[in-house]
Amino acid sequence: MAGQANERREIPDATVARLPEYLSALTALDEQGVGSVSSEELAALVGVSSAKLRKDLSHLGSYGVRGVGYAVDHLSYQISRALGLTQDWSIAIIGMGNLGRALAAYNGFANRGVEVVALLDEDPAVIGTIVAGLRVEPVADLPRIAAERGIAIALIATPARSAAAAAESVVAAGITSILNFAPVTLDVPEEVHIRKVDLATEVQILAFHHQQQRARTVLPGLRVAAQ
Amino acid sequence: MAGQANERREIPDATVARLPEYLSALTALDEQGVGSVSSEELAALVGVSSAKLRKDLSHLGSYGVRGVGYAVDHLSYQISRALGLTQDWSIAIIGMGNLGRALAAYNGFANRGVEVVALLDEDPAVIGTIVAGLRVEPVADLPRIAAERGIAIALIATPARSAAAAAESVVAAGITSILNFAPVTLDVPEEVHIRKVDLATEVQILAFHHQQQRARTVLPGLRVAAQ
DNA sequence: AAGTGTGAAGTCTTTCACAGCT
DNA sequence: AGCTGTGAAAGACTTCACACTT
Repeated sequence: MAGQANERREIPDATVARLPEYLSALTALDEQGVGSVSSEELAALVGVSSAKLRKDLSHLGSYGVRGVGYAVDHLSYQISRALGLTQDWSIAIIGMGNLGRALAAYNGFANRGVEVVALLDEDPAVIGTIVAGLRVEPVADLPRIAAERGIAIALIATPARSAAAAAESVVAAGITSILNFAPVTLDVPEEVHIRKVDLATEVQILAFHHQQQRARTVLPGLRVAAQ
Repeated sequence: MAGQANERREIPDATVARLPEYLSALTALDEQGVGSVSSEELAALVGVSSAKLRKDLSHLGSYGVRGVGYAVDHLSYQISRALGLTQDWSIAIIGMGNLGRALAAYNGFANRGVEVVALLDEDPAVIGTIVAGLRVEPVADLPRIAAERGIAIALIATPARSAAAAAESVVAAGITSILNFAPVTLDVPEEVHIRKVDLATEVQILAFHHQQQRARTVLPGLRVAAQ
């Protein structure tokens, strides 16, 4: 009579980072009317090994059926619940340049537990314009807006030079989760959670692997001269 | 008399993923006229521990001076070289929607070893228009364009439904590195290197941590009722 | 005196391989 | 008969702490 299952285990970070991928694949399966999947099938859709998938899911509880697989709808629900997506999260986007506007218009968010409820900029020429159906508001109003609309997460999409100030406003407004698109490291209090997405970084990582592969296939076992 | 240093060690993936951050911080220091940094200082700028930084750099070789630190310009050069950025990389962006246009206009690439040399779309209404100074070309021409301009990396910024087809074109054009912004898993031959950037995934990871933190501070030691 | 470079220890993550359930 | 859930082994990454160099 223990009520809910192994809920109290800590979920490893590496697992948390993959749960959204599983959820997205499950949603697609559900839309195709698929009712049940094996770990093997789901893992293939996401591009991980089935052992890893099963280990990941085991941290949420025991929601599969041995000999059969997982019920798509039930597993979706359990992952959503683990991620905290049974409620919607309100987010704000700061910086209405090209990237900010693209993020505002991005509709990969809808149906994924996330709603954009505020767009902010500090440029008077941009404030008051309508982007993706929302009126752009001044960054200075963030404390009031964050409180009124229950904003949990801020996306910083400003140019690099304004990002630190934007982060300061966000923190001052009491928001403790930031997704940073500006190519700078933000210095925030340690209770604030930051994730960073940097295009140049991603491309450089690809460039590294590209170069390695080239070195391996074009010059197998050859020493390259010093530069 | 061993010629170049510990060049032949494999660089761990985790290290490679951080090298661009170090490089970016070093570039900023260089612009400020700083000539030398300690591991402690550089690590603080990037937000990692100094031990991790030193271990990372040790995989490239021994480019510091004991008791002193690292010469900013020399270390920048060595990291650039390790990443393969002593040459510029040409990239193509596929999909000229909001996100694709934002990426095309993004100038965090310039000065970071990366140049956008082609913009592609399949919509006749978009082909031929000018975006960020480049003419949008048909995806069908990718094989020719890739060969002519030496494209090494493709960014896929199409809607989810067109991403698989875009990936197929990219692979058919002989490009072996992809940065995927569409919220789907791409199925490609194993010699093709893929990295994925998914906004909804990033936000969901933040939401998870947000929720955890809330649970810890608001209800310490309390059991939450089953839903 | 200061700060790098690195073995060794500790932690986290993945993979293996199979017992156990349906 | 088939597929999950999981201990145990292997591997990757991080942190420690100090010998070594300037």
